[in-house]
Amino acid sequence: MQAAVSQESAKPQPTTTGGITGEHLSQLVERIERLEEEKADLGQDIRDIYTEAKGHGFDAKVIRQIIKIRKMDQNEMDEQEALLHLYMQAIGMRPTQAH
Amino acid sequence: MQAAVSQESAKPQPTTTGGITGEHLSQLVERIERLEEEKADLGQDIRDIYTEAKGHGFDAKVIRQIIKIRKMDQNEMDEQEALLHLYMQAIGMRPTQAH
Amino acid sequence: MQAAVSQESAKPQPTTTGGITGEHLSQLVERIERLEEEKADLGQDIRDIYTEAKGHGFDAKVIRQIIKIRKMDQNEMDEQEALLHLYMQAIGMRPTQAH
Amino acid sequence: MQAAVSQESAKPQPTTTGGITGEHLSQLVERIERLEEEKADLGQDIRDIYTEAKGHGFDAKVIRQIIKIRKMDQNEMDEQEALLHLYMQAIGMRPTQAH
DNA sequence: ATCGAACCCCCTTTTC
DNA sequence: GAAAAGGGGGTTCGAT
Repeated sequence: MQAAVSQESAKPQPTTTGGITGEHLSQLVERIERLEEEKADLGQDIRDIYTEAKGHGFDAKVIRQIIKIRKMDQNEMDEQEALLHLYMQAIGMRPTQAH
Repeated sequence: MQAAVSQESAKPQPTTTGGITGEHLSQLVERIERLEEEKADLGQDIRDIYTEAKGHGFDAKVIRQIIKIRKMDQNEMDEQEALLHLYMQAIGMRPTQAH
Repeated sequence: MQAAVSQESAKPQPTTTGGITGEHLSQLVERIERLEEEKADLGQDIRDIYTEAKGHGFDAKVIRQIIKIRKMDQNEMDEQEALLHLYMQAIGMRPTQAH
Repeated sequence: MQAAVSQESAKPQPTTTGGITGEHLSQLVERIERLEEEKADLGQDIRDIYTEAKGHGFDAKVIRQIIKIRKMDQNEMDEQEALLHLYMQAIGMRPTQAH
C-alpha cells in the first residue's frame, strides 16, 4: 500500500506543495462533496413532490410502492427468465406475471 | 386515507378518464422517476471519482472517511473517541496508535 | 451519554476491577463474538450447498432468485394491496397476481 | 447454459416426477432456507445482546467498533490510520484528538 | 487472484 | 416517539 501523499505537506495549511498530491486530493474531495450536495438537493426535490402529492390526496406510501414495482419490472427477469420458470415449476411454485 | 382514484378509470388502458386523477398520478410518478434517475446518475459520477482516485494511488476508503469527518460535528467525534478508549481500557485492550 | 466505565480500570491488564463493568463488558463482547462465529459457520454451510448444487448442474444464481422470491411472497403485499391496485389501474399498469 | 430441469415437471403441483430433479431442487432450496433461518435467528440473538448492553448503559456503537478492531489485523489498522493522517494533512485539515 | 457487481445489514433521517 | 425509508459500508459472489 503506497501513500501517495508527500510527507512535506504535513502542516495544517489549506493546501500543500512538495508534489501535486495535496492539491489533487483536495480537488477530488471537493468534487465529491459538490456532487453529493447536488444529490442531496435532488433528494429534497423528490421529497417535495411526495409532499405535494399528499396535498392532493394521494398516499405517499403507495406511490413509493408503485415506483418500486416499476423499477423491479424494468430491471429484473431477463435472460435467465426461462431457467427461472423451469426451476419454479420444478418445485411447484405457481408462475406469476411478475416473476 | 381515501383512495383519490376514480373507479371509472379502472381498466388497464394506458391512461384514464373519468377524472383528472389518473393523469395527475402518472405525472407525479414520472416526475419522481426522472429525479431519481438523475440522482442515480450523480451517484454513478461519485463512484467514478472514487475509481479515478484509486487509479491515482489514493485509498478510496480513507477519502470517504475524510469526507465523513468533514461533515461530522467535531464535538461528537471527540466524545465518541473518549468513550471508545474508556471501553477498551475496561476490557484490557492496550491503547494503540490507531485509536 | 454516560460512560458506564470506571476510570480506575485504565490499565491494559486483561480484565479490570473498580466495578463490575469491565467483566460485564468482556462477557458481552465474547458472547457476541461467539454468536457471530456460529453465524459465519452457517454462511459457510449455505455456500457449500450452492457449490454442491452447481456440481449437480443447477444454476446457483437462479436458485438464489427463487429463494428471494419465496421470501418476498411470504412477507409482502398485504394490507395496502387494495389501494395499490386502484392506483396501478389508474395509471394503466395491468394488475398482476403478484401485486 | 443447461437447464437441469426435466420438462415433464412443468405443472404447478407441489413436487414433480419425470426425474429426480424436482425433488432434488426442492431439497436444496429447503436446506438453504432452513440454514438461512437459523442464521437470521443468530442475527436476532446478537441484536438482542446489543439491546441488553444498551440497557446496561453501554454504547452499542462503540462495542461494535471494539469487535471490529479485535477482528482486524493490527498492522492493517495502523496502516489505515497513518494513511488517514497523511491525507488529512495533505488537504490542510488540522489533526484532532479524535483521529 | 483481482476486479467489479450484488447483497445484506446497520445507521440516519424522515414521517406519522 | 415509534415506524419506515433512504443512504452508506462491508462482505460475498461471479467473471475475467
